[in-house]
Amino acid sequence: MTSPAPLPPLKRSTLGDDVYSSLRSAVLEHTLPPGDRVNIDALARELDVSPTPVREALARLESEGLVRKRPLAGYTVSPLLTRAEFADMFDMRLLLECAAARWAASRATEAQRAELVTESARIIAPGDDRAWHAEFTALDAHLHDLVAQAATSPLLRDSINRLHAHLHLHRRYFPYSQTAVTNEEHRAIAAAVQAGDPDTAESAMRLHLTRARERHLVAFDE
Amino acid sequence: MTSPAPLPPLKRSTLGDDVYSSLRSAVLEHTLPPGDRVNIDALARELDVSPTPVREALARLESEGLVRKRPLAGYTVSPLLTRAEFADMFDMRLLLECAAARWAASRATEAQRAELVTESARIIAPGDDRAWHAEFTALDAHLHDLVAQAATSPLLRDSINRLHAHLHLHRRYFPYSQTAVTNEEHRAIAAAVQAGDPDTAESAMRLHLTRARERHLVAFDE
DNA sequence: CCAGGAAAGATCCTATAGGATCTACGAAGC
DNA sequence: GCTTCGTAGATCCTATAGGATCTTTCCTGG
Repeated sequence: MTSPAPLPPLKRSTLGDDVYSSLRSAVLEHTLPPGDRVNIDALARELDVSPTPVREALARLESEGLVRKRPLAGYTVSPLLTRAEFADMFDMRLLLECAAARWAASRATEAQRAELVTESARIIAPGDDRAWHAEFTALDAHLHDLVAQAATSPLLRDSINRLHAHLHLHRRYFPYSQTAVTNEEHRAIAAAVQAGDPDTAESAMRLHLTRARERHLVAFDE
Repeated sequence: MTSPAPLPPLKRSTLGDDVYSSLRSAVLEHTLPPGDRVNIDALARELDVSPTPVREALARLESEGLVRKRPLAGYTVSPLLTRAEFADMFDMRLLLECAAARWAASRATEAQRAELVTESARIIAPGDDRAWHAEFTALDAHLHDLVAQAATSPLLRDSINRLHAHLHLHRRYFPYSQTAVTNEEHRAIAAAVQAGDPDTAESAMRLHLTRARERHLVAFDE
């Protein structure tokens, strides 16, 4: 009698993987600023590895759209989204995340519903500094991932996560502060998923994303 | 007075990019069979390059899900989809491609609409051999990409193309032969896009995909 | 002062070599 | 006969070196 999966999946890793994680974080946190050129040798020295695994990590990041490659001229960090690209991203979010909310409401496990409710009830102690904003952003990303995960569709979750990488990139430049409203919208989504009501969950998500789009779009009017 | 983009974007490429294209084709055409181990050195010799660019290409393919990596133990070609994964993929196709059809109907240029109609009217001379089936599959992929492109959303098109890679992988193993019906469904979609009717375009796509799913799913009942 | 061109420097890309790890095969023990 | 262990071979991963390309700077000419 063998147990299904009692052992953690055993996470070994190669240098290339570690460099990948490090670089991905650096891009998302703007340690590597958008638009900047990426010097492979300099990065290798900085991380104390050879250029080979750095190059491998960059190849993966390019496939995710976080960096861009110009043959024989090196990599650059992807620039911030234009207004049109940002609008396109929110069209996609509306498409994917509304479906995720719907499916989560009908397919999530009890544990997933409970966690969603718990996490959406968390309140980040309000403040006005950078650290607080980073924490709030992280919570938001976590909540949306919980919904994507609860939808029980690996492909959907993966697609949503790709979008959120670019959203995160944008957010660090243009923070907004209406967090109270955002929290309320999150709780509405969680409640609908908890209740197992697909229609309500979807419309709650749609309302949330529509408003979020408006909150973000003002950043382009300057 | 500067012209918008009269010059082709100048396609230089590095060895890593060429290896990537070659390997991608090899995986999609099952020259590298699903599930098989990928010997980096052997591939390098086969392509007459060093292992370095091969490794870079594999890193990108892994990000697309076409190969899988086990640290310190090499890469394997992704296995064929299970029934559950296949069903998930079609759920995603319904979500993404129906939206693509809708947007294409309202946003496509005249040239795009015309090309869609023209291409959907093409008839692949019927036969029963492998070459004919490959040609039919290629046409189908091309048509769906035309719709995705006409939707004028780079993110949506990219997501759809990722799905189609896995669809293509599956198709080569389980061909089906009801091409006459498929052609008819394609023409219905094209007509709706041409007419600029989003609702009809979406429902035509939905009907097409729903039927296609049924045509494919029988492959799992053996 | 500005445009055009050439050379020097920096950077990228690929190949090769060596250490580390995994896999497969065969022998020893129960 | 089956399991366990150890070794040999194959394979992977990383570092380094050198050729090729791009970028920047400086100089010349107008």
